[in-house]
Amino acid sequence: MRMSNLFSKTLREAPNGADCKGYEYLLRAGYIDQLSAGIFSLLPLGFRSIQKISTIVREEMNALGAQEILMPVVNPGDLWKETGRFYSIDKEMSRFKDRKDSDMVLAMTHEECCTDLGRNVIDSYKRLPLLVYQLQTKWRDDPRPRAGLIRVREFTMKDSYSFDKDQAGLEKVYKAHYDAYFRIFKRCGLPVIAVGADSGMMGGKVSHEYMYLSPIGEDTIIYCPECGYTANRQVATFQKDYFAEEPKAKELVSTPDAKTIDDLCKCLNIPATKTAKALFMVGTFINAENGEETTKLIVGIVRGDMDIEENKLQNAARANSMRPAHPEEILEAGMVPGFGSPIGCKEGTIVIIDDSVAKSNNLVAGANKEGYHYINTNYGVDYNGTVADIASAASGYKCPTCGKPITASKGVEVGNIFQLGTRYSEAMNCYYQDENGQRKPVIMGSYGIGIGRLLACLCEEYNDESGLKLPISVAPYQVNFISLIKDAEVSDKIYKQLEDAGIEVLYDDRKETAGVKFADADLIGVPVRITLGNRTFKEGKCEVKVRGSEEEAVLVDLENLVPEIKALIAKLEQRA
RNA sequence: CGGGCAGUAGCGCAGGGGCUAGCGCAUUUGGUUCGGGACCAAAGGGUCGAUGGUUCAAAUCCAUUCUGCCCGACCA
Repeated sequence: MRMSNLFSKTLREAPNGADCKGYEYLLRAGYIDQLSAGIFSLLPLGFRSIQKISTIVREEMNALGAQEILMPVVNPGDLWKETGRFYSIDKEMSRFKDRKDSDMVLAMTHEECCTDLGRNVIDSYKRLPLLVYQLQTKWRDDPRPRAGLIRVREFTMKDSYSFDKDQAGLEKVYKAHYDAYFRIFKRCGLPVIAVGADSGMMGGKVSHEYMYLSPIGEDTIIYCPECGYTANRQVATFQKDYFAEEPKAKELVSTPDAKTIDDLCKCLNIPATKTAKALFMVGTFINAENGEETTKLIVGIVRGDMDIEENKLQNAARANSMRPAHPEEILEAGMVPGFGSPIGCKEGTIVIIDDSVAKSNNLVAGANKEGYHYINTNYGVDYNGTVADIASAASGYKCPTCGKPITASKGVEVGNIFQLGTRYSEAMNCYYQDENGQRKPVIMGSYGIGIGRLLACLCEEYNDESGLKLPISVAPYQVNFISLIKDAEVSDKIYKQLEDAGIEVLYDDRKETAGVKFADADLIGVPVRITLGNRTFKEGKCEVKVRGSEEEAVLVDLENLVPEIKALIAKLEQRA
């Protein structure tokens, strides 16, 4: 590709709003262009990188025996009504009516569509297992896109769907994906860890997320350096200490102005472990049959030395969504913010008690009376509710498997795998007949990788003060050939030789000064840079340098250029 | 959906009731340079986000609205 003809240009300054390095360079180097919030065009350079990543993904998926298909972005609403997700998913899914006034949706994932395909094809156990995948556009109307390609509304996802006759089959294909994903990220050059995760709106039980650890990430990952336990904080567990003792009768005490646990501990001169704190949320519950919404107040209780993990609370309460409660709503349910507890709360309130509270005794809790708390409150005696783990894991807590201290760090989710089980096949009547003629729901799994997000993470991982330095496996070109000599015929000829040898060359044939060409080369970050300058050209040589490498440029005889470059490319490819 | 900031040339910004709306970079032309974002000279490029209002006069003041960004809520 001649740079004089490249459909993009480099920017000297970062466009306003480029908040992280990778994003800034993607814009400045001309890989991508923003059209609207969370909506981007891929320019030739960005598109080439995306194609490289896509090829790697396809190769690994094909190696699993997965068959590539393509499902539509526009789905009939009726399909999504079958699983209830037409109602249970909020504004994140965009809907419209077609000319016949039928509900239509923009698919934000393809379980429904793929299950429909499955039920058309699968009749007998003899047809199973099956595995299909696609690389397709997804639209998710995220309320807050940010950080360039990290969190967008329109994006390309590799999603695969497995159909099995039994759990053993699902586990096999799940494990195959688990390993294949590591190979994909490895080949792209992205360091990731797999963590146990919440299955969220997907349903199902087992799921893992692939996390790129980075401060720009929005997820918090808990891990144990000792035994390797990892989990998203949304589901991470830890060992809790309990303080069981002989229950005593509760007693009202005056605690003026003690609205926080800190205040309360100072006021009564007790440790936080002797207190129970409440979090008030309003949950929305959607009837999957007809889409009817009801709201209920949810009270989460955790011991004062911990925090509540809202995701765990929402799951325990079986709410579709949740928001903080307004003070009036809390008062309405018979509780007092700042001095709140489920003691004497109104019927119909959902009370979720963390096991740290249920298994400890004589805790101080709010009296639901301004300025007062009870001492010696006990679960089962003074109040009731559902006991669950709703505490948030934090740095320094004890690992659930080995007991050593865990740590927390930020990460970006670049892939996830779900064991869906029969959530979709049952709802959508995707059944098969087994060897005994029994009708059984197909066991499914779904597996996703965000392709654009993967590129964004790579750009975050591979950059320096002058620009990008992507691994050769995903860089848009292998070689950036910079000509500084007057004689265009000579450099054109070298360019042709390289191209003819099957090397992917970005040829800087522009009438620009050396400085501009070098700066742009650094910014775009093509791995191998060949410079043909007057000084070395007189000696029949050119200069070869690897982007981002500490090593000095080496001089290569022009006659040997093609084999030398091929060898260098092979070496760089090997390194990955 | 709450809180904050911003929309003026391709990009980054200045101007803040009054005359022809500026600057840097980018672009075009001519010349000089020619291995790390060159120099000189000339030139082109604007519905000042949109709508409505106040005024003799609006990029500037007021109202409404749209869009983008940041923080939160939310989210694979």
